[in-house]
Amino acid sequence: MAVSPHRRILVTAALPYANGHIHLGHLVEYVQTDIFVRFQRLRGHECIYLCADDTHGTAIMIRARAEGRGEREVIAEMRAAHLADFAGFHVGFDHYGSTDSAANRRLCGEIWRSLRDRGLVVNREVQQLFDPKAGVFLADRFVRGTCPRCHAADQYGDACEKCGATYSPADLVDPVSTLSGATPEVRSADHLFVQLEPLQGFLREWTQTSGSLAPQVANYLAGNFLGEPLRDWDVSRPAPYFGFEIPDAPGHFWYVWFDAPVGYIAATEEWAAARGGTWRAWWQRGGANAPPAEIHHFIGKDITYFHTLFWPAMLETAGLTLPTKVRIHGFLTVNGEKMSKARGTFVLARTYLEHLDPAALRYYYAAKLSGDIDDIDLNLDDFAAKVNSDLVGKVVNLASRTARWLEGTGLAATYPDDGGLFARAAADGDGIAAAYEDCDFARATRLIMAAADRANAYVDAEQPWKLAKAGPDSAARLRDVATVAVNLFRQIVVYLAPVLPTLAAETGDLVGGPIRSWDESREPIVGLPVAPFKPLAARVDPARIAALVEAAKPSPPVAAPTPPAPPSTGAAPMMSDPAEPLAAEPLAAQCTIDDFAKVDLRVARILAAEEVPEAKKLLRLTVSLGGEERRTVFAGIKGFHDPAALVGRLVVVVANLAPRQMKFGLSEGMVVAASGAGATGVYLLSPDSGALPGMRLH
RNA sequence: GGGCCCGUAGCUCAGCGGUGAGAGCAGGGGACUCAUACUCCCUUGGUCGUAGGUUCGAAUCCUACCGGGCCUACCA
Repeated sequence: MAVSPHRRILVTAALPYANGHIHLGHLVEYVQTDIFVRFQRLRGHECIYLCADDTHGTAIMIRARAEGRGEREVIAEMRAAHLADFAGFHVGFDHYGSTDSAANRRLCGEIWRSLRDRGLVVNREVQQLFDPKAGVFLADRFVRGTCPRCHAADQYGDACEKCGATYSPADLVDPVSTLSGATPEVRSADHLFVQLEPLQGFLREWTQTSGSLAPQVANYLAGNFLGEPLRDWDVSRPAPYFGFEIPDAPGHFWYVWFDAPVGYIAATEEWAAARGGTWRAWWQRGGANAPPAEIHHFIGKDITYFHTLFWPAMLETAGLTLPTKVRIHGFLTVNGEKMSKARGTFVLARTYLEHLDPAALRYYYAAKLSGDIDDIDLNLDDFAAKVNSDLVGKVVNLASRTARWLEGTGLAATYPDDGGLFARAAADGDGIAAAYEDCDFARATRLIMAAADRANAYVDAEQPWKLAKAGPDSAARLRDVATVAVNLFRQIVVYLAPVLPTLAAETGDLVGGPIRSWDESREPIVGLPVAPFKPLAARVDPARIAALVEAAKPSPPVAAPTPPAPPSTGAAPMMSDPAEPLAAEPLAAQCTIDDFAKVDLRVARILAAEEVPEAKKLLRLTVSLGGEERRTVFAGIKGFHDPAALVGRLVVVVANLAPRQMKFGLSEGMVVAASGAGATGVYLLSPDSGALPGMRLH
């Protein structure tokens, strides 16, 4: 059967946020999308794969401020890191843009104008907490305080985790901005909203009948949003905000979720412009585009809402092409649980690449992805077993055990009788292709492995090693058997090429040249030379996985620094305790447990320590509170501690102390140390062995 | 609080109304020795989360509950 008619397919993966590094969870989507794209190209279709960094919003602004540099410096650095990570996993975008681009600003303006023209934009006052010190409006999660109902301390601005009460951040007792430590105040701000209710009819029609969404997603939307009037969508944020100022509304910026999806189009424009084309060839509805472009968005289930309601509403209003498919995947768990930094299962792409082969993870993900919304599990034992058994034991082994008999002679001139094995697998090609098309890569790999099983059974039955020993009389027969085996192997690699591009390339080097078309699975190759066999896939060594997990842990327990030796090494340190320890600094007034609870003491790990040359007493420390939480803290311990010796050790910090501008920079906390009692030293506190960064002192 | 998804052999999963519940891996037994201790043959193993219900018939549909994951909680 011939490949279906030529298609033009534009594929996007969700834009990763420029506030964090790529991890194994992200990679599910980028690998899934990459496989789909490579499959389409192998089938002879025109398929472009676009993505970009999502750069705007409060989080980036806050981060840049904390690091004392500009937002564009922050996002440039993260972009480089993202690109390196994707390249490492053979994720091959045709273009990787940025939402912070001229193209995106212009396109946001175009879509915005169409929303204005349709009369969908309205202004409305919004009451919001404002941080007077940081000078920004605060989302609820940036406010913490004491629950007004049960008085649990340190609760988020919208609900209490202890008693379940929900409230407005303004109701909190002692509200505190997590950005600056300042007390927020309620302020009123003008926001711009897009009315969605006028598009309710369109959205119902599109979500329920277009075929773009899986039935369960359509049902979810119908049951949760489309039954009642759609609320207006708040699409602006008041200055200061890192993003694009709205042209006809000075002082207002597009909310990050407005300009992010437009980034898909902006990436198209940049890609097309570099080739003398235009984005309209892909996004313009109708027109002279032939055939019309398909738009496939791959996203995680967490952002379903934006891609199935807001985004189609924007496209519809602007008269642009609606998504052909919104393909939604679940989340990644590791060993059956949510990824955990403490367990070493929150693994960054870069960390993985330092330990293991990206092809192994691509294969494992492919074997797990079924195209539906379920979460997938990366079971590390299963990962090693599956990759080693399938890829190495079954597939590569086919070539490994037979190719060398063809090194001198090359493939037989005509394809021998193989009992119908090649034809059988060729016939399976349609089913395998259908599975790829549905993003049911798990089914595809199952079908492919079945072919590999049949091929190995063939080799076993023919016993070519006996033919090799039987002498010249059996040479022709040996060559035939090896020709069959190598053909079956290459056929399997054609099917796996979307998943394993490097294996495909190396197989091409071994025999037959580069694999360029799915149709190469339909006809055996004959009469061609066979290169000396080289290993095509590495086994996954469980020890490497263990090393990876260990490297991913924020603080390997075995490497936890031991507490520094006490100043007195006497056999009976008790005897040297000062007689009047409290004389120099009498006890402070009594306080309540609630008073104590206001001070958030955390275990932190010192990541970097350096002298501040101009300062008499200060060291500049960078500490980690676990995960991505980093703080710069100036500590008055210079002269008592060698900076180099501090790196890696655990200390206690006051984590919610209001940041303080010091002569040498902003200090975002305080490292707790003991001093006084008539002695001169300053002594850092260390938790017992096993404590982890981020633990709170209670 | 609301909602979504999942719960099938030790592990990872398929099957999603109809002949006696399947695959791969792991385990057990044999064979082979070409191959990255690899492959081939045979084989052990399941109250299909629990309890009800619908049906001639349910792992498959419905309800409740239990367990796991996730999204939300008036910026949805």
